[in-house]
Amino acid sequence: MDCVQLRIPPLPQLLTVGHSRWTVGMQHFERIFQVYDLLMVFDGTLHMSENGIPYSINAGELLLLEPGLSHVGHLPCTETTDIYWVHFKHDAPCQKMPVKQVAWSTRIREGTDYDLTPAEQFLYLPKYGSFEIETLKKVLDDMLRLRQTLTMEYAVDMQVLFGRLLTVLQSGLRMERKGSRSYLVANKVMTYLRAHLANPFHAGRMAEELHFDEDYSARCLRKHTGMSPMKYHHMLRMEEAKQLLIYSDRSLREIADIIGYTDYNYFTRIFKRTIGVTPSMFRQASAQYM
DNA sequence: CTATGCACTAGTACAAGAGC
DNA sequence: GCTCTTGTACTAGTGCATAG
Repeated sequence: MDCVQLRIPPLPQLLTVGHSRWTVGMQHFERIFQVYDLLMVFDGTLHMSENGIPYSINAGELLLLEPGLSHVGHLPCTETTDIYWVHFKHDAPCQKMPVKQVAWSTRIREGTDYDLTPAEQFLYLPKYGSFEIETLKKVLDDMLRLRQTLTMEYAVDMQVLFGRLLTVLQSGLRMERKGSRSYLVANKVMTYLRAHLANPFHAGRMAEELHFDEDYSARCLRKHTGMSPMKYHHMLRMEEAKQLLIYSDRSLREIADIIGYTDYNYFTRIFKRTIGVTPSMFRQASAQYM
């Protein structure tokens, strides 16, 4: 896997973050962009070319488009495609290199009272490849939420979140270096569970569709998330439920139904066990901060 | 890495009741 | 009457040990 090396400080500057669902037939227009455009796909497949090199970005994969190059969607989407993007600016020139050449253990010289400029440091971001869905999604959603009500008071918070995003992406590169097969299997399980959020969880069916033994895939997921597939499935549903409780006025019964619980009594029980408070208490508490 | 067997835990459905 | 919580019993899924 290749990565992009950026000289820091200063850190890249965030321009904007966004999220959209592309429908079948949509295709990116041609352009030469003067800033970095990080595309992350959570569902479906996005087809993008950079200077004539075609990339098919599947669910759980990202592509970092570099400034000054020609970008175009060389094929239309063939299924509904869930995309997040982040535009950022970085004035220092970048260098592309294989991840295995990154000297992760190189010590950075400590600063002294006599230094007027910081020691040479670098940030590494993946060019194209898979990412850790859960962690990245959480940071991106936090950024989007904050963007909706961004004031000077929270400007620094947004920069901190962007820094967190860069950290997660770089951590992913170190994971990639390990070439962990179990990580790839776990990622497939996470993608599957997210895509089947509203459906009842059935380990056998999942194993059949992913072509892995159900016990093996569960082990891989547990290794990287600490959760069994069913727990992970509940966790995803609870995250969705939290959003609906905060940002909608739907009843618990409706919310339970939307996220796939036929028995809303059961939903409230799971919610309390996972989050620590009942759904109604959570909604009341959230309302105080809105 | 993958498969199997078994004990146990967690998921699920139904019912009842509390609070507004 | 509606919304939400809690009790209970049955079932399916999970964790763990073991082996190929």
